Amino acid sequence: MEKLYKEHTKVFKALCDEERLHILEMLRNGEKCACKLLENMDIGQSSLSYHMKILVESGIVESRQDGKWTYYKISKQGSKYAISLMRELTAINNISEKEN
Amino acid sequence: MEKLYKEHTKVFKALCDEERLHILEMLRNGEKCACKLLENMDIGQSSLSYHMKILVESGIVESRQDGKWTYYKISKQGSKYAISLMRELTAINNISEKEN
DNA sequence: ATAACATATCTAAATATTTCGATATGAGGT
DNA sequence: ACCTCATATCGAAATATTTAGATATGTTAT
Repeated sequence: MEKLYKEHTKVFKALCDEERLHILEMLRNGEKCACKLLENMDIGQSSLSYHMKILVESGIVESRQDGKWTYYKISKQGSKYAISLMRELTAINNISEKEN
Repeated sequence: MEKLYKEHTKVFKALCDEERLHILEMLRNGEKCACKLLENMDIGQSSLSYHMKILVESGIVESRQDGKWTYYKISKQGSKYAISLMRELTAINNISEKEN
């Protein structure tokens, strides 16, 4: 399997869990610290941490440390990349199609 | 968990498996029947069938029966929806951000 | 009707993801 | 230094996804 495929799945894996979509929805309204996110969810602290790691590693979310708090927000650059990746992977290649 | 979340994860689940990204890449060059896809992959027939079901149910791929063959192609409408969903889920809501 | 073929579905096993509780780390406050 | 708080990491269990082989379905050709 081509090496890029695995890299690409990371971006989409970030979005294929219901809890992570919930987190993302909260972050659409601005930067939040982990404790604030946790308040609005029905999961344990370690689970939230696990999800945040996946979101950050996908590039769609970025984190910032401030003392003992970790703040998270949606990354504009990361989202842009995710959107363009989605566009690219589903784009029909008209040149090859003619040769088919 | 909100009902829409599960619906939304379906779209992204389609894209978070390496084999399915490989299939999608082949389909970018035009409609193909299952047997043709299978030729270029290193998986069994039932596994391909499983992946195609997930891709079709996500809306990103559409299928068409022709005699004993099943042809698959990327759905323009489905891809458009997937892209707009990705855009929506990562869009920063500036109105609420001010109120934060 | 039967045989050959393409694909779908079923079942069980293999593998990956997610969850929880316990513990570790690291920052601030006393 | 010690305590407390916020978050991260670890390990095991629970759950979900993926795979392969066997079988079922439906189509075409004889």
